[in-house]
Amino acid sequence: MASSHGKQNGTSITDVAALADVSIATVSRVLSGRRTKDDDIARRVRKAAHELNYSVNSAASALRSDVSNTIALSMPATSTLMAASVVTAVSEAASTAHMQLLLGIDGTAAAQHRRIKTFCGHPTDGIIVLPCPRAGVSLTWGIATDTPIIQLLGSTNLLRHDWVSIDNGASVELAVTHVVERGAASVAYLSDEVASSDGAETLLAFQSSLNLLHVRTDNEWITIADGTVQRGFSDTMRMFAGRGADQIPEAVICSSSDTAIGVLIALGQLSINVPGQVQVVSLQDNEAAASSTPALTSMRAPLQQMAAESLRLIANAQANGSDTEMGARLGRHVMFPRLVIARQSTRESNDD
Amino acid sequence: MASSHGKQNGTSITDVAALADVSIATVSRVLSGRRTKDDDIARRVRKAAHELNYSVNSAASALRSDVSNTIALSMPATSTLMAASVVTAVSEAASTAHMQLLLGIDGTAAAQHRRIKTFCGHPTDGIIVLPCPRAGVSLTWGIATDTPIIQLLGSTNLLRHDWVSIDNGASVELAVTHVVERGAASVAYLSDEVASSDGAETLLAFQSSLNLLHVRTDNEWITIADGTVQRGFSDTMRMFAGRGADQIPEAVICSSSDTAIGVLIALGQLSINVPGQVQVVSLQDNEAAASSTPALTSMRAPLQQMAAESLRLIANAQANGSDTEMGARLGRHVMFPRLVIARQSTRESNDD
DNA sequence: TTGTACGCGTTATCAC
DNA sequence: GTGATAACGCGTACAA
Repeated sequence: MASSHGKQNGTSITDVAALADVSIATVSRVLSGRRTKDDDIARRVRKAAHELNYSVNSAASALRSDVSNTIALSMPATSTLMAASVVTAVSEAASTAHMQLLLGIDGTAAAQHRRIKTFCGHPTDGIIVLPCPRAGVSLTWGIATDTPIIQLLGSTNLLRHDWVSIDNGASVELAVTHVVERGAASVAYLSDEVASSDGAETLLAFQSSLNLLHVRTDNEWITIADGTVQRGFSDTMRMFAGRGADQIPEAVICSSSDTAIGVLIALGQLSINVPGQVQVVSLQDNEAAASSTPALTSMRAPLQQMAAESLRLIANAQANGSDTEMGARLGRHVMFPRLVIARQSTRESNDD
Repeated sequence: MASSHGKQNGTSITDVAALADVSIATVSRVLSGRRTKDDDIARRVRKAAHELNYSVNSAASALRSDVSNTIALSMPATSTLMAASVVTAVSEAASTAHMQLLLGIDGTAAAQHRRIKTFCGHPTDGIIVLPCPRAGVSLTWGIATDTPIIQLLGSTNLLRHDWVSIDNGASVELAVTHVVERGAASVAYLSDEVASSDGAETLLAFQSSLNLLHVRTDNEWITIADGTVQRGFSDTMRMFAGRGADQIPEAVICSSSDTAIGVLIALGQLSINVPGQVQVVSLQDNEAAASSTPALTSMRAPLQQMAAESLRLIANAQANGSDTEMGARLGRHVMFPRLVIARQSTRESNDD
């Protein structure tokens, strides 16, 4: 019978206590680190635990202590690399904090809503939510729980929850500054989808950065289309073929790294040197960007930091108790600019 | 005190029982679906549970019943899209089976070994392991547990565990058959990294498929290099520029979709029609493949099926009890060929 | 410092 | 079919 449905490793704290010849309380204290002394008793306990291949039953632990050392992550089913990086970053942050990670991926806002509700039924210290593209503020409505909920990324504010996101404006300003510091006096921008508020925000910030830094651009140098390699290739051919040095931009910023790779190939065909004559920057980083020729200078969201910040906010919410007043408190909003990963498609800095 | 560390939603089964005026046993039976009748009692219970926003405490449930409805997934920190798709597929399969998913991402075999050990301490119905690239068979040694462990993908067999993986040979044979059925009499193959056993297996299967189908190839048409766009571009230029129709292959198979996109761009430059004069297939599918011009015919691992199969094997292992004899049993090996996603870079089938 | 005993919320068992 | 009660494994207040 024991073997028919026995999960776990049959051994329990009682077995360890018996083998080490101490009480279960002592075992509990030693293994949870609440007994700091490293004397004979502690060693005996650890030895017994090791010999029996014992590990605490987290279900019992969570039930008893109301602390599960588990966080949950709810996110949409995007096939982009960004999503994969988020999972990795959150997983690493959880590991660092000695926490387990519960993951739920859902395609629709309704499914995500149900998911979050389910997470609340589990012994979870906090929930990180990456809202579906079209999810509105109602995503977490009607969910009454003491479990802290943190919004990570997403373009619409869930309100009432703390929110960790990317500063798109500051990011593109950093990109422009990067190429200007390296000698560019004119810049082109190949954007994909301005439909989303993120895209529009980025385009706006691009233009205001140019004003601020007194950099030249041209209506023909700002194009909006899909983010493919071929689009970068054809836009570049149109923009650069058969033009003099004063008729072409000295830098190209692309919102997609595929587009930027198309730009590189086209410039190669036109025998225009990168980064000597034209610098290229991608606002998105991935494996292809790192392995292109020349390797693409790209921007990357500091996801490790953002994941760690999310966990910090969760821990904070736990410590402060549920709410100060009546839950009317609005969430904090922490924004991180993207980092510049300098590679070979932009010049050496003058400051070096 | 209750509010200072209270996880969960304060309400428990007792509250529901009181409000519905039944015993806690009945509540448990109704909500777990073990009481099929849908009479007044059942409705009262469900209504009370809904009003109190009650959801079962899974920690208590797991503790008592030894069934946690939770599976764990351990995988390496690859930044490839494939990894992201695996996570999505396993997550979906888990949702379908009404299971929670515990995720652990680790960069080294040692870390992954520790991770699996940790998972065993949790109330988990099964563990799916996607071994690190360089992990050997020792990955799960010294881990004594009743929890079923299933290997998913990976190139070295963990032995003793059931293994769900991709049939590389059958996959490339399907790719060759696909273009041959559509009229190609000669095929080129642009491979990346033959270092891995997967790559070598694929190359071998490519060559034997050609023999089998009496298709022509050429030493110069089989190249091995990185998987970048530019490599596809330059290889194609070298292979096609200035040659007659009988000196070029009628189909190109690429192991990377980036390489295939480079091939498309180069053929476009050379005014060679795709798929009219040359068909192109990528053994790897992603967003870029779908949005290129023409859209790339690609192959995709049937990850949904593979994830579902993994869950089935876990359920099976549970039902059969731990082991038949002494754990000396070797795991089953289930292989799935990749699916062909027919798009515009190959012709219409003659059979249609 | 160590051990005893209780209780966390749920499901399984048994009597009705 | 329903209800009372024991038990799951652990953490901790309290007694020693």
